[in-house]
Amino acid sequence: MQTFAANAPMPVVRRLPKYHKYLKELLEEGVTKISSKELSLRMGSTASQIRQDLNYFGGFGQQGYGYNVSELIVAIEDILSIHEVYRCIIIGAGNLGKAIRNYIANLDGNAKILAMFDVDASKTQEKEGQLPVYHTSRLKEYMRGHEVDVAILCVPKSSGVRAAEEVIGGGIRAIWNFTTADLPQTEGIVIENVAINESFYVLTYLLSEKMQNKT
Amino acid sequence: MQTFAANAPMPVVRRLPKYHKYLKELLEEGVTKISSKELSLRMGSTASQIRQDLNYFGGFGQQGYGYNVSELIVAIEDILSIHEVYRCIIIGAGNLGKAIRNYIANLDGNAKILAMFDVDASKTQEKEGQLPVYHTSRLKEYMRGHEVDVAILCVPKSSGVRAAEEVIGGGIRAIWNFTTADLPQTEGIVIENVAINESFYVLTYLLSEKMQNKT
DNA sequence: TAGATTGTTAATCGATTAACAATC
DNA sequence: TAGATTGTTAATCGATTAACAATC
Repeated sequence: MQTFAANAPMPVVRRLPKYHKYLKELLEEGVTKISSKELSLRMGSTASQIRQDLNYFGGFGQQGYGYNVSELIVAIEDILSIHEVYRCIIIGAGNLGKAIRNYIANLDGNAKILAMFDVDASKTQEKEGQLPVYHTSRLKEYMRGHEVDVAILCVPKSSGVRAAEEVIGGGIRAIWNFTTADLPQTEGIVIENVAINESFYVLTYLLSEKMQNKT
Repeated sequence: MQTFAANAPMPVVRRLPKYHKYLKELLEEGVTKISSKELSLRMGSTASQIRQDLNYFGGFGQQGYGYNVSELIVAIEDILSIHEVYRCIIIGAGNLGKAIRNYIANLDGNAKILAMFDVDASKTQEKEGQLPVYHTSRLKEYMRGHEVDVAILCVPKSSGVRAAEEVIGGGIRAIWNFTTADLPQTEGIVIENVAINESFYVLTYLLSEKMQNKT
């Protein structure tokens, strides 16, 4: 049964949300069991990889039968700790910060936004939706008074590292980094980067490569 | 000299934007030359990997000297085709669409947003910034009249696949997919996914793993 | 029981790192 | 020239795929 694999390879971990999504779709379609073979056909992966991946975390299937869809969903949700609620603050109340706030609010997710912070004093006047926007100078004080799990960085590149240092100083456990800044790895702090601009460069690379091949 | 490597491995391609960023920083600091060793120390990678990666595209360095920073920047920009301007349309003018529009507008990037589209007729009244917002029913017509390179998908998951089919039908060359929908691979169409929600699940996984290890 | 499909080990493949000859 | 550092080949490492015995 489920033994927590402390060190599953990252490529495996990054595939788990995708398994979760496909299984949820299957559940909606009323499918109650699925074999690694069938799932691999849907997902465009290999049956072997699915079995291998899942077995880093435990034996969730049954020989001769396959995987029970709803049980496997619960198992993956446990592994990813999707059920827990994470208290988040957003640093940077500009376009990106607002966007992420709205985007997260519309997800059925487990990220709860407590407050936003910005260096622009004028922004602190507005209430962004229901959320208070505080001046960044009040960040330390806020973090002393509230338990915060995740800081969502949405500041310009130039203030990225400083913002990270501030929330780390305040005792944050994880940083979800939407800035283009490269944050220094810090012992005990989880950093997850969403490099949107890099993603676009990869797209343009692939586009130009495709052109090249046509010639 | 630069020979275009039609099939550099994707892990290598995905590292190129990071090289580009670090080199730009070096340039700003007035550094004119750098060795793979020095660069690897800055980036937290290995000198060997840097040399190996760059050599998929050509020999940009000089033995006994290292790499000329500005020349290497130009070379990488050529590879990623950063100089070309890509004409984009955004499908979905909700929170996410607006966010991406604002975010891209603030980048010094090579993505030019031509228009936005939405199924919500009320949205087509507003002018989002300087951009026109059209009803999605006019997408086909629009694409016949304008050359569009990239469609940026910002619609809800449920309409993701349909939106993709529409822009592909309209002759799009690439899709930058911000939806949670899994778009089917289509011959000749470049698809680049930004799976924000998956990124958060990885973060929560790492967070819970960290907790576990403390026990 | 027989058939199916897992869990798991072994083989292969690809990516990273190390080493070194080429050369500026 | 001597020292430094690349370009490139060889060795290692890790991830994916294949195979099959275990078992439902």
